Amino acid sequence: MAPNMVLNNYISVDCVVFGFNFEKLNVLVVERTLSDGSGEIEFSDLTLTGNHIYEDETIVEAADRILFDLTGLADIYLEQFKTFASPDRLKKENDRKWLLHDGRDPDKRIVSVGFFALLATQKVTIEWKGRNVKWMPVDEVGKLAFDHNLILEEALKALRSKLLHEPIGFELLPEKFTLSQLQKVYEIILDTTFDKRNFRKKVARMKYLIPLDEKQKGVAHKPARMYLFSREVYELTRKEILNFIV
Amino acid sequence: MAPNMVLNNYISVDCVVFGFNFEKLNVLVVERTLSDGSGEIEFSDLTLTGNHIYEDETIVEAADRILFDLTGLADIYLEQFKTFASPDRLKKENDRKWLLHDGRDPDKRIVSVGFFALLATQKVTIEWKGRNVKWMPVDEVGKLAFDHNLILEEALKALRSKLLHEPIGFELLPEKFTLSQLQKVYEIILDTTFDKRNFRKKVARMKYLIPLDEKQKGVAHKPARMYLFSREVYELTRKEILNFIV
DNA sequence: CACCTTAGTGTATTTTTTACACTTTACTTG
DNA sequence: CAAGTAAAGTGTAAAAAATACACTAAGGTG
Repeated sequence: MAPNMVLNNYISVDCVVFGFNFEKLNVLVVERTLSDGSGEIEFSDLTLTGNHIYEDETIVEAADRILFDLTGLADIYLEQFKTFASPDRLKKENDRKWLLHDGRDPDKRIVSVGFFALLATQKVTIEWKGRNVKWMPVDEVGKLAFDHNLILEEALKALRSKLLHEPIGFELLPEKFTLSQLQKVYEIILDTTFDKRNFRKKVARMKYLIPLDEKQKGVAHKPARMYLFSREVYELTRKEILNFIV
Repeated sequence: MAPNMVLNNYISVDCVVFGFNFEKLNVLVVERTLSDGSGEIEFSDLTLTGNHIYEDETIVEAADRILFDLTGLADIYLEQFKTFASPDRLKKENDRKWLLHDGRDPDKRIVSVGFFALLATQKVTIEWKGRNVKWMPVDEVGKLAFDHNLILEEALKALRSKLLHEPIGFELLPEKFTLSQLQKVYEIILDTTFDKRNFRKKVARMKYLIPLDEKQKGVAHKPARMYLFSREVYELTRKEILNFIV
């Protein structure tokens, strides 16, 4: 056995939970606070949400469990995007103080399998199970603990790439949504704008976006038509689009 | 600490090395043989090529090292595509007999970070370092050890998806290549055919495919013009193509 | 030098992309 | 209840890209 082989590793799953609120792309963060016993808060920081994989679980099961613990939701779009492990993942700056409290040995490596989840922010009841969880716009997230800024950055790259190549925008919206809402998803995440008429022409060709006989309610202007994504139609009509064949 | 938290894990990197020989897509496999001491071979099977991550390495460094050990090559296209870990990854069928010889505890989980590499088969001098390594056409690979058939399947999916959306086909060819060779890469991997004239019209638009004043040699027919991929031009002119904006 | 094999090329049609501005609808406010 | 306001919804012309399709050119081989 090689002398410098790594035998003891913590395997964890980190979930980058993206939520759209019709305005901005948000991410779920957990605030950790550490008291010194007198009731004073000694440290406080923000992390993405992760946990270890249990012995009898697959990676996907762990990711589903973590997402459920965090949001109370199942059947959420969830995708493995990248795995992270640097020898110094746990040795940075002021992270050590946490590790002692977590009972984790800071000299061991944590390998983290990154997932991203997509949902409409409104689906999550914050304070689920009393966890100190909150939505933050991704462009306002400051320093996160560990290497979680890196993980968030990579999750964003993966999300953008996926959004460009597969129809997943509606995963960030309620089940029924308007075309303007959908357009906004693309505009915000890809940091661009689209012409409304051209966007709608494109939608018209995507047969899996089904217009409903139902209108938006409670808005102070002409109410928009609601749409639905049909997975059945999508699976039937999907064909790979070869853009970059060279 | 949760009682069923997994603390001891082996983290390994598995490389699916794809090679194109102008005919078929191949994959590098390693033959393992186990003798009973009398010189007779007791077991023999095929695996993809993996190894553990050392303490002072990042994941990418480990992947580069594994690829170099296997092929003697550096600077090869290499991409992390998926991470695998099932509780029963090591407990299948007749795999246990191997584990005892490897000094690995079969009750521990191996988490495997999957990479795929792309190169022209001719670049690899087989029998590098005397390892029992060989190219096999991917459509002729039979049963592999562990869950390596699954890993190969997923690598193929990732390769196809990447090929559809980014210009990487030439990574499977020598530095200088002809357009017919490039077309063949796409046809074989995507299991389709393209019209030659339309394919070339598309190439003409991809400014990063540079025609050379150099012709194919040693062929019994009209020699083709050689082309080169220019990363510089690609980076300058690249723009995301929004296919699936909905 | 005839033949074999692959390289290389053009055009017409359809589809998709792009650029661009006004009318409609429902609610709100005075 | 009329006017205002805010976003919804719609068409067209021009350019670019995709598709379908068949012959000539070049070099090596026997």
